[in-house]
Amino acid sequence: MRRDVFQALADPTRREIITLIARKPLTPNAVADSFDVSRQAISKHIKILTECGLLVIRPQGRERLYAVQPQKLGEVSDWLENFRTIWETRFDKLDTLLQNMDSPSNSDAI
Amino acid sequence: MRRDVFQALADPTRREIITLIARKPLTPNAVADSFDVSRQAISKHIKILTECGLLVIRPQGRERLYAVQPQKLGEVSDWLENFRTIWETRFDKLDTLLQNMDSPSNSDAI
DNA sequence: AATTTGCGCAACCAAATAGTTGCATATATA
DNA sequence: TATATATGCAACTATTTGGTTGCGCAAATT
Repeated sequence: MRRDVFQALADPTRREIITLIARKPLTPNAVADSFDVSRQAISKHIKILTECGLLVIRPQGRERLYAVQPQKLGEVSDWLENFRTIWETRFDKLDTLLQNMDSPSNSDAI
Repeated sequence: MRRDVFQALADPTRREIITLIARKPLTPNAVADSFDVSRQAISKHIKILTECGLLVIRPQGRERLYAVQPQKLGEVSDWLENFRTIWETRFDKLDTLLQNMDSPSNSDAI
């Protein structure tokens, strides 16, 4: 069972859950109220998000409050960071490359 | 068939392909050389990456050169940006929240 | 012209995913 | 104590995914 942040964020419902909980910690029932699927379906999503560390749980009486662990999103951010240079400072070069790619001398110029 | 950037990045092989191609545009065969799976499996991944705009293609004779479209990663970056404030400036508050979550007055303080 | 090479497409398969319903358990409340 | 509520777990299902093999076609090479 793959359980990493990227895979967890692949599902749009889970991304919405994160957005929702980021505003304020919520119980599974409270989260489920915002969606059309069953409470159990939401619970499954919450479980996945918790397993990969994007949510943390704090039992409170019979309720369970879930909160986002925003630092965990840093893993994605870090990965993206590797490409930031390319897309911010070299994408003009890439354009050039794409336009001239038929001249082999440019093919490995990036 | 869901075809968005988040879903495309969910697969670790696809993330590796992006890293690889980011260095320098490559043909499917060249990419496949770096992996243990079949050329067709890689071609499928490349297709998915292309369909969601993370790769662009430039036919060159009988070869097909694929290059990353790094701007497309901006979509992920933009989404993350919504949480950056939380995880950079408020994660100390979150810690406090998590530690004191049993006192209801703090539950919605984030 | 015949052959080789690069690559996409189709069909198929096992495993994972996202959903469902039903049940068990723990905490609150009457 | 009995009941209601919150939530997790298990079993089941349809769909999607990631992989395979085989085929066909277009471009290069002989």
